[in-house]
Amino acid sequence: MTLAEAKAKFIADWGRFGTNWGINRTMAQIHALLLISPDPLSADEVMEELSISRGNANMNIRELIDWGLVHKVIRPGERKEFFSAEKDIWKVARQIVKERKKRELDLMIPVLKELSEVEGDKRDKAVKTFTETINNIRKFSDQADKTLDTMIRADEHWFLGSLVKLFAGKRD
Amino acid sequence: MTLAEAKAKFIADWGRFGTNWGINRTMAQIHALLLISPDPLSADEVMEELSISRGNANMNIRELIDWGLVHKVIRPGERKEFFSAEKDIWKVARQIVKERKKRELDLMIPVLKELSEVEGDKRDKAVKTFTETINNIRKFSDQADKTLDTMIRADEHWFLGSLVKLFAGKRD
DNA sequence: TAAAACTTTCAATAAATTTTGAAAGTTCAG
DNA sequence: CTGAACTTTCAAAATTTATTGAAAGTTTTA
Repeated sequence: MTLAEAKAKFIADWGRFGTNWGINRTMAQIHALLLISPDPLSADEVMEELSISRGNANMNIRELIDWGLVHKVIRPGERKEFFSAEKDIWKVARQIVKERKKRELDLMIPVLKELSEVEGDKRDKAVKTFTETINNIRKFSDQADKTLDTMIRADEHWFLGSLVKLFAGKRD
Repeated sequence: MTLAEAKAKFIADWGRFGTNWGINRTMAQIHALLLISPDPLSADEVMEELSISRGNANMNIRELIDWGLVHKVIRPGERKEFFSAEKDIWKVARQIVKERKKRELDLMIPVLKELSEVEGDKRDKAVKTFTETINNIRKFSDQADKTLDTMIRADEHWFLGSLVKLFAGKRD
């Protein structure tokens, strides 16, 4: 496989993969392109490489910046903005966990608290099942909240080292 | 908040939440409904409660069964099929991790291997960046593969116990 | 200040996904 | 068997989401 073929395949596959993760295809493709690009690219280069419009490129690059996966690079003496992706995959993963937690779990936790305070007779089977289910989900979410916070703070070495050893040890 | 209000809110919120996870709104709503339902429900009851068509109910219930989150309940002497959701949230989470791993990571790993074998001169900066990025993603994926396998096998007690203690200890 | 170089916005359009519902398929009691 | 009770399928329609591109906005240079 030549580099050109491999690049095209990686961009296509990363794009398809991204759609499973609440990230749209184009956003994931731009991310893929920047990940394998040795130098920062301009919006025009991204448009050209992926055959997408200016507006589309602009919006999705902005969203990648919001997610903390891409940053602007200003070159002295150039008007144009360039963009570059974080190449350290552990940092990328941690950043994604962090953002998704913020956008999903952190919003869900207060809702679950509210739902757990439903009024009604506990002897009513429907009430009982409802509150039990919500409380189980709450316990799970609170645990996930703590675990993810710690994971977000963890450095790569620790994550690769201790956690894996722990899992490996427990497997037997 | 009355039970009826709380049920409606939970179903709506769980549905919205699900769309972030590659699960469609209706599938997540049916799951929510069955989670809080004390008894198994028939397809007609699901249709009625969520105001959806027979075809829609049938397809999404089938998909929930594929995901291992819902199972059929046959009642002696009744033609109709009933459906019931796994209520243990830890089992639900493990099942989701297992299925997503199968549908995503397990498909990606061989693709990455293929991409890492790109031909070209390693002194070429474009080739170098490409192979380095792919190899970093491979390392990450291989690690995730092992970690997730162990997590899938882990029982709730262990997960709640040791892992959390470990994370808590490392936080300082 | 003017205008060139560039970025952002957003209404219209296109594409992708989901839903419907009627027809076809299946199962089972009589 | 036969038909009633139920489930499944799938093409067409509705809905949701993504994309375009031209106009508006911004910044810089001269």
